Amino acid sequence: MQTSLSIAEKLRISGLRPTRQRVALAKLLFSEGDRHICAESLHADALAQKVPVSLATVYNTLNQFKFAGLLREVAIEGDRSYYDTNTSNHFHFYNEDEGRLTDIAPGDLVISGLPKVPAGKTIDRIDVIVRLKKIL
Amino acid sequence: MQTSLSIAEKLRISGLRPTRQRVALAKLLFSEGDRHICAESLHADALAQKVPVSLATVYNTLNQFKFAGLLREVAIEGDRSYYDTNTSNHFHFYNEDEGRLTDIAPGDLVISGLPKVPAGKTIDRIDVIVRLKKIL
DNA sequence: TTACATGCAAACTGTTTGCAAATAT
DNA sequence: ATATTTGCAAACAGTTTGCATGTAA
Repeated sequence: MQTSLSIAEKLRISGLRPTRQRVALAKLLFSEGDRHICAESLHADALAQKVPVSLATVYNTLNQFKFAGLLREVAIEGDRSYYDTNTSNHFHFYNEDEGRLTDIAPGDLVISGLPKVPAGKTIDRIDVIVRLKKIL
Repeated sequence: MQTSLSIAEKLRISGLRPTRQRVALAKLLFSEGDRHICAESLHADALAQKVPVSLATVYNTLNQFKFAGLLREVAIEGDRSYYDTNTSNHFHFYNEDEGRLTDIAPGDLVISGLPKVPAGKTIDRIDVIVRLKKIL
C-alpha cells in the first residue's frame, strides 16, 4: 500500500521548493479530481480563494509543473495553453462552442494500426482531440 | 470527368476576388502536393519567389482560405499556427525536435470505439497528432 | 465608379524575462 | 547566509486591426 505524499513533499521530490504560492496552486490543481485549466483561469481561481499570486508566477509555476511531469499541456488552438492535471494516457473532447475541454473515458476510444515511425525517432505521445460542435 | 479549375476560378467560387496576392499565395500553397506551413514560412516563400506580399496579408489570406475550406488549421502548440493544404480526414506526425509536421498515410492509423457524444453535439472533426522525439 | 483588398504601423493577446525585494533552507 | 522565488513592469512573439491607398469588377 502506498502512502500518499503531502503536497510539499511532492514538490520537493520534483526539485521545487514548496513555497506558499506553489503549494497553494498545487492544492487548487490536484485536490479535487482532474482539471483542465489555462493560466488565466487558474490565476482567477487563486485570487478568488484569497491566494494572492501574480499572473507571472502562475505562468512560471505551470511550466515548472509541466516540466516536473505533474501536468500535461494540451494543444487546442493557437491562442491559449491548456493544462491537464491527469497526466496518464487519455484523449479529449473539445467543446468548440464553449471552449471547454473534457476527458474521454479510457477505452471509449482506441487507436490501432500505429504507423511506422521514422528511423531514430520514438513516439513521445499521441494526442487525440475530438472536436464537438452544436447541432444546428 | 471533372475539369480542374484554375486558381482564379477556385478563389472566385469561394467568394474571394482573385487578386494578385491571393492568386500567388494559392499557387504557392496548392501547386505542388500537400504542404504544412505557418504564416511566417509562407511569407518567406512568397518573398523568395519575388512575390511581394505583406505579412498582414498573408495572415488575412490564410484565415480567408481556412474559412473557405481551402486550408485546415492544425493545433500543435501555443506559439504558432500551422495550416495544412490537405483538407481531407487524415492524421499527423509532429517532429518535436525539428518542429515539422508530416502526414500519416490514411489507413496507417485507425480510430475505433467512438465515445458517446454529449446531447446536442456532433463531432466536427477528430485531430490526431503522433508526437515524435529523437531516441537518445 | 464603387466596393473590396492591400500595406503599413499601431494595437492587442498570451507569455516570458530582468531585476530588486522577499522567502526557504 | 545563501540560493531560490516572487512580483511587477517591461519586453516579446504571433496575430489582428484601422485607415489611407491601390485594385478588381
